[in-house]
Amino acid sequence: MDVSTQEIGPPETSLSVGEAAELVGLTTYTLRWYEQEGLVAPVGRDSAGRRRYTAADVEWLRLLTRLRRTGMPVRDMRRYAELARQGDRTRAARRALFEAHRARVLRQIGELEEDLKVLNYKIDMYQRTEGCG
Amino acid sequence: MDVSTQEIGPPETSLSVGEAAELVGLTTYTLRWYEQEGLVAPVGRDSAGRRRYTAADVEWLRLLTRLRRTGMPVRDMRRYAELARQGDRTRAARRALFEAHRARVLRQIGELEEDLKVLNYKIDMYQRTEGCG
DNA sequence: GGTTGACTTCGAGTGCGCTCCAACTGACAG
DNA sequence: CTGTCAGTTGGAGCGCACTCGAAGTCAACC
Repeated sequence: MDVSTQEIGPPETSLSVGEAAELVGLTTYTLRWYEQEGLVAPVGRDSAGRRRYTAADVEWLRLLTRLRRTGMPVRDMRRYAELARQGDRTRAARRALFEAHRARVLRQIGELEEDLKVLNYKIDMYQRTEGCG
Repeated sequence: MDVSTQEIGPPETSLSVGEAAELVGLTTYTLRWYEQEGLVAPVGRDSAGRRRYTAADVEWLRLLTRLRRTGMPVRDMRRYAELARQGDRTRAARRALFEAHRARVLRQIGELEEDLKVLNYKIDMYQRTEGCG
């Protein structure tokens, strides 16, 4: 499975805010808010001033949703977006940011697995002592 | 490792709110708030009206911190606490609650592992294209 | 040409989970 | 007797991440 790209239709296709929201699993409110907060560079507009999301925009949003879901604060996502907008000279910084975040995600998974053990233990106990109440 | 019990000192020992907070990794504010919110049954008091946390109280708090950390909303923790206070006749409900929560935690771990892949891919990409900027 | 519906902006509101403040009390050390 | 310190209460405030309402614009369809 290639995690880097995903077809979203024919080339030169662009999506409305509603379509993009649907596709990435965020609301239109959130999409506009992300733009306002600088998590997303200003999105292109059509002649009527309506947002048009390109495949690249959608890819970026997908990445953002992953960062959010793994617990990255919006503040850090903004920082990352700013770095990305500054181009190649910030590559090292962006890589460091990802590595730090990966470490946090790994720790998170480890914690969840620990907590899962306790959950399993509890459920097992409810099972073992069934009918004793 | 026995996840069900942990020594916290000689028998009949009880802890102040500050000591309990330190031990379970919450603040004194949060401990009082948990009590107020019904996540913890009213804690025993000394002659001066100060809270005294027993080993059982601390165990309960440890469980709560695990539930919180795995993303259980406070509302659901309260529900669980209420069930627990109602005694054995709610065993089935509590078990169901844990099983539902375990399913969520498993899904969570799965998602995190997916997201980790993307993170790894990105970091790898920053590595592969090093010096190309 | 009127209606529908998705879009626009701006600013206010919401829900969650704490977090803190003010005012006070009581135990203990010097 | 006088701090100092950890505790008490009730209620206010905060940070985060959205979420929504109001008022208006525009394109498309009947």
